[in-house]
Amino acid sequence: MAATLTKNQKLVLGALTGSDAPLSAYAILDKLRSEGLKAPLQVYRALEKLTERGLVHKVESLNSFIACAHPECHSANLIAFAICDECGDVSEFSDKDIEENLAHWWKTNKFTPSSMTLELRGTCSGCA
Amino acid sequence: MAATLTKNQKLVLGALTGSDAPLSAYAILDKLRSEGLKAPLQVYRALEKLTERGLVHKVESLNSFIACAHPECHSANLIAFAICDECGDVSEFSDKDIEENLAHWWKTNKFTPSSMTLELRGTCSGCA
DNA sequence: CGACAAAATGTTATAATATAACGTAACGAA
DNA sequence: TTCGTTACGTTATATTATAACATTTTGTCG
Repeated sequence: MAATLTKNQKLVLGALTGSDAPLSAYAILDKLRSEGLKAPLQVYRALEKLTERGLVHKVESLNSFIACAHPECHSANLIAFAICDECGDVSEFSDKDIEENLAHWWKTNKFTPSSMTLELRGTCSGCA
Repeated sequence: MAATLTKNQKLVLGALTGSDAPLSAYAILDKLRSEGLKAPLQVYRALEKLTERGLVHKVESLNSFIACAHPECHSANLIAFAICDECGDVSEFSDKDIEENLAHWWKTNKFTPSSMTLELRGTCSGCA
């Protein structure tokens, strides 16, 4: 049940953890060719499992992937990203108020969310 | 200045307006082959301009595009989508409280957003 | 009007992202 | 052990998006 990670999953997670910026699946593959990975599917399959477990998030607006910044704490329902288009930095955050606002919306609209994505594109403080 | 739409822009916007579900760029292209469009770039270029003007939104998690549901009212900073994975229905909404909470976040974190994306994937009331 | 700058277009080629389909191997539970 | 499930490997292909370059249209301003 604790479900230890498989070899490919460990490799992919390691590649993401070792990167400060999000990586595309193909960038991950390139990093892992030396470890024996050869095909995109090996990466995509690992990403799928890692994402299910909340260890990795997909950054939709970049078509790339990032290790969860808070793997110990899976309490947040909504993971948000602020993406700096200048330096490429991505900071992950969550906000209880926004979660509540959103919960209010989907309750009144009888929508049952399975996943939620919130992404800000812009300029970070360091690049302003 | 009023910047009337060009022929291709009108065609692409028309294709999106005439669809209840979001369309991929290639789906738009297929709809418009009879109008003389032949290449993806013709569609992507029109989409770019339409998106800049807020007449069209990209649904990042679907890699597809949808006509703005409130073209008359561009007051909302944050356009949100609730996407039903069963029936494909996409409803656009905006929420002042979420906008305010988000504004609070990026002000305190000195982040300057140029665009924001909020997407819920799940099951709509009709499909529950 | 005429000339130039800017924007939009047309076209071909190619890059980048993602999945289908098939067979094999590893693993856990009955 | 046997069977069902999950992961793996591999090849091929589908889908999404842009590069590069030539041409045409459009708007502005002298």
